[in-house]
Amino acid sequence: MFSDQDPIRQQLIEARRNQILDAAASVFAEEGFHRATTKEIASRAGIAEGTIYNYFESKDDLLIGLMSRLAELETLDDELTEALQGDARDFFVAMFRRRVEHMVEGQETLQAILPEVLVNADLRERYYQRYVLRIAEMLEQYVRTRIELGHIRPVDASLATRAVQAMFVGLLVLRILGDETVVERWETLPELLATIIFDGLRAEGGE
Amino acid sequence: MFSDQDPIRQQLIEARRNQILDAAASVFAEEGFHRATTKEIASRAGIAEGTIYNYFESKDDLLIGLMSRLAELETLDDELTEALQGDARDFFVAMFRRRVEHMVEGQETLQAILPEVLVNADLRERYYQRYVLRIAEMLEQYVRTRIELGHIRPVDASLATRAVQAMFVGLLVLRILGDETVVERWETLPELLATIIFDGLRAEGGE
Amino acid sequence: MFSDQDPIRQQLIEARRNQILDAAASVFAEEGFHRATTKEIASRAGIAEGTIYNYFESKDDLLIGLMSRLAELETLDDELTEALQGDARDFFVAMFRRRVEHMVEGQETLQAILPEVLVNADLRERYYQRYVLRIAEMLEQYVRTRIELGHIRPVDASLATRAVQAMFVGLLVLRILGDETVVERWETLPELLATIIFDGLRAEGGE
Amino acid sequence: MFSDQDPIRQQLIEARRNQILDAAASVFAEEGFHRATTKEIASRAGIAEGTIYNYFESKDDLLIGLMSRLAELETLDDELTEALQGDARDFFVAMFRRRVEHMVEGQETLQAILPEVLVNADLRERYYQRYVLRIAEMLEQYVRTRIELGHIRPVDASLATRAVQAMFVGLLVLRILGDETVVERWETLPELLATIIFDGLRAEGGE
DNA sequence: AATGAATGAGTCTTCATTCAT
DNA sequence: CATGAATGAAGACTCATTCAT
Repeated sequence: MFSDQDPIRQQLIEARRNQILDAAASVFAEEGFHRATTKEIASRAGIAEGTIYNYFESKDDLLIGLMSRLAELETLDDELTEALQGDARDFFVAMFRRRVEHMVEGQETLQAILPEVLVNADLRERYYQRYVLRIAEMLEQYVRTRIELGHIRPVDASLATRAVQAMFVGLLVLRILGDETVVERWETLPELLATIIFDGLRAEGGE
Repeated sequence: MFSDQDPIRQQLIEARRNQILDAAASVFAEEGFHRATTKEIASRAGIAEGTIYNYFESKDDLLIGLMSRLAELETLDDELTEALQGDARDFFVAMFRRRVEHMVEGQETLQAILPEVLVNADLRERYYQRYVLRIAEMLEQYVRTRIELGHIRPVDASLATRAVQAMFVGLLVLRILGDETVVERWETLPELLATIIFDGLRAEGGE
Repeated sequence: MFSDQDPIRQQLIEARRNQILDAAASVFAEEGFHRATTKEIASRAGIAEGTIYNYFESKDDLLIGLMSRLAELETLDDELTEALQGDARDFFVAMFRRRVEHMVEGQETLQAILPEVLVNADLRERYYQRYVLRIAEMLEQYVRTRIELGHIRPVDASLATRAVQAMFVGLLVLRILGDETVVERWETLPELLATIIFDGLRAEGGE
Repeated sequence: MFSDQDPIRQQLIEARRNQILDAAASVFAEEGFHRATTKEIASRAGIAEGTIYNYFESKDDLLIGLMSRLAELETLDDELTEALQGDARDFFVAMFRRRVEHMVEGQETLQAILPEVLVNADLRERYYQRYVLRIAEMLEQYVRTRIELGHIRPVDASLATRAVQAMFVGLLVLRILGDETVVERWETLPELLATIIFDGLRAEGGE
C-alpha cells in the first residue's frame, strides 16, 4: 500500500530497470538486437524472463530505455557550450576529450543501440532527433559564433559540424569493428583530432 | 549438360546472382537484415523463394555476396594511390570526391551491410579485413610517404588515417540517419573536407 | 484469534467473497473468462491480486463461486412449483415472468458463466446438474401433473420441458448477442411466450 | 508458375483449408477456443504447425473461417422461404426438420464457434449479423405474411420470431451440455415443436 | 490478512530452409 | 533449374499463482 510517489519504491523500480538495461546492453552489444533473446537478458540480469515485462513494455522498449539513459548522460555537455571566452583550440581539445571519454563509458550501450537504429525507422528518427541533431545544433551554434568572432574560417558551419560529428560516429564504428590502432591509441585522439581539424594536416611553411 | 566452365552458363549464373543481390540489398537496406524475409527478396527479384538457394547457401551468404561485390568496386582505387607526384591538397580533394561518389553509388549496399556487420562477429572480421583495413593501409602508406616528403605534418599516420576514414564512415551513418544537411550538401563535401583536414579550421592569420 | 465459527468473521469473509465475485462477473462478462485477468479483477474489486487467492483457490474457482451464488437465487422457485391449483396459463405467465426477471438480474453472471460452461467439461457437468437439470425436472414434474389433470396436451413431457427451457437459454444468448428486438421488448416476453406455448400460434377459428 | 486463377491450385487450397478447419472445429469443440492449441490442431490435421499459417492469418482467423463455412451451408434455406402457398403447420414441421438436421451436421462447428462468439465482441457482431439476424429476418418476413393471410395469430412477429429462433439456439446449448433427453429424442423434435408452437400446449377442449 | 513483485510454463507466430514436382 | 508448399525450431510475450514482507 505505498503511494505511487513512494520514493523507496521509485528507487527500487529504477534500480531494477537499470539492472535489466545493463544486461540488455551487454547482450545486445554482443549478439545484436535480434539475435539477443529475452531469456539470455533475463539470465544475465539474474531474474526471470517475465520480470523484464514488469519493467518494460517489450524488447523494443529496452532499446528505447537504453537510448534514454544515454541521453541523460549527455545533458552534462550543455554547460560546455557556454565556454566561448577561452581559446578555440583548447576548447576543441577539451570537447574532444569529453566526447572520447563518453564514448568509452557508453560504448557498450552505443554498440547495442547503433546497429538497430540504422535499421529501424522509428528508432532512427528518435535517435537522430534526441541524440545526433541536438548535439549537432549545439556544436553548430558554437562554430557559427567562433566564425563571427574571426577565430574560425568562414566555412559552411552546418556541414562542417556534421563532418566533425561524423568523425566521432565513425571512430565508434571503428572501435566496434575492432580496429586495433583506434582502440590502442584512443587516449591520444583528442590532441590528434585538434591538430587535424583545427591546425590542418598541411605541413607548416609548406608550399 | 553444360560444363561447369561453360562461359554462357557462367554469365547467366552471374546475372541471376546479381539480380538476387540487388533485391537483397534493396530489402536489407529498407528493413534491415533480420526483418528482411527471403520471401520478400524473392518477390522483389521476381523469382521463387527456393531459387535463391540455387545461387546462395543461405541468407547470411547474401550478405557475403553483397560484401564481395562491394569489394570489387573498390579495387579501382588502387591506381589512385600511385599518384604521389601531384599536389597533396589536390589529391585529397580528388580522393574525397571519389569516395563520396562511391558512397552514393553503393549507399544501398552499404546500408544493407553495415548494421549487420556491426553485430555479427564473423562478418565483422571479414568486412574489416577486406574493406576497412585494406583501404586504411593504402591511405596510411600514402600519408606516411607525404610526411616523409615534408608535405604533411609529422602526425601519427596510422591514427590520422583512421580519423579520416572514420569521417567517411560517419558521414554514411549520418546519411542513413537521414540528416538533411549532409544529404543536401553532399556535393560540396570534398572541398569542405579538404579545407578542414588539410588546411585546418583555424582562421588564417589568426593568433 | 477468532474461532472459525465466529459469525462476524464469517460475514466479513462472505462480504469479501462477494466483492470479488462481483468484480469477476463483471470482467468475465466483458472479456470472457480467458481474456479476463486476475489483475483486472483485483483492480476492479479494489484489492491486490494476491488477495483473491485468500478467498478462492484459483481462477476456475471464481466461476464455481459464481455458479453457486446463482444456484442460491434459484431456490426461491421451489415454492412456485407447488402452485398446481391455479389456472395453467396464469401459472405459465407467472413463471415466465419470474424467469425473465431472474435472467435480467443475473445476466452479467450468466454471461460470465455460460460461455465457459459450454467449453469446460467439468463445469459443464456441474452447471448442468445443479442448474439446468434441477429446473428441468421441477418443470417436467409440473407438466406431467398438468397432463394427468387434462389441462395440457399429452405431449412428451420431458422433451417439451426442454424445449421451453431451451427457449429461455436461447433468449439469454440473443440478449448477449445484442439483439435489439429481444432487449427492447423483454418486458412483453412472458405474455407472448404464454401465447405461443400455451395457446399456439395458429389463428383461432383457423381451418 | 500457375496463375492465381489456376483451378487446380484453387481446389488444393480449398481442400487444405477445409482439412485445417475440420481439425480446428474438432479441437475447438472439445477444448474450447482458448484451450485449443495450434499444435494440437496441426497434429489432428496431420500437418505441421506452421502450415496452418500458410492458409490462415491467425488462430482467430480459423474461427472466422468456420463461421464462413457455416454461412455457406445456410444459403440453401432461402428457397424454403418462398413456400408460402402450403399449409402453415406443414411448413413449420418441414422447416424445423431442416434446422434440426442442420444443427446436427454442424454441431461440432457450432459448438466450436458459439462459446467464443459469446465472448468476443468482434465475432459477436459478425456472427449475429451474418447468421442470426439474416435468418431472423427471413423467418420474420414469413411470419408477418402468414399473419396477414390470417393463418397465424396477430402476435409481435419480430419478437415471436426471436422466441422460436431462441428455442433452436437453446436446444443446441442443451445438446452441448449433454442433456440426454434432447440428444436421444432429437428426431422427434420437429413434430413436437410444431405442436407446441403452432397448436399450443393447452389441451383441446380444455376449460 | 493484504500485498504485489517475481516467477516460468505455455503458445502463437515467424521464417529460413528443404525437397518433391 | 525453377518452384512454392511444407516444415518445425525458436522466441517474444502473457498471466495465473506463489510467497516474503
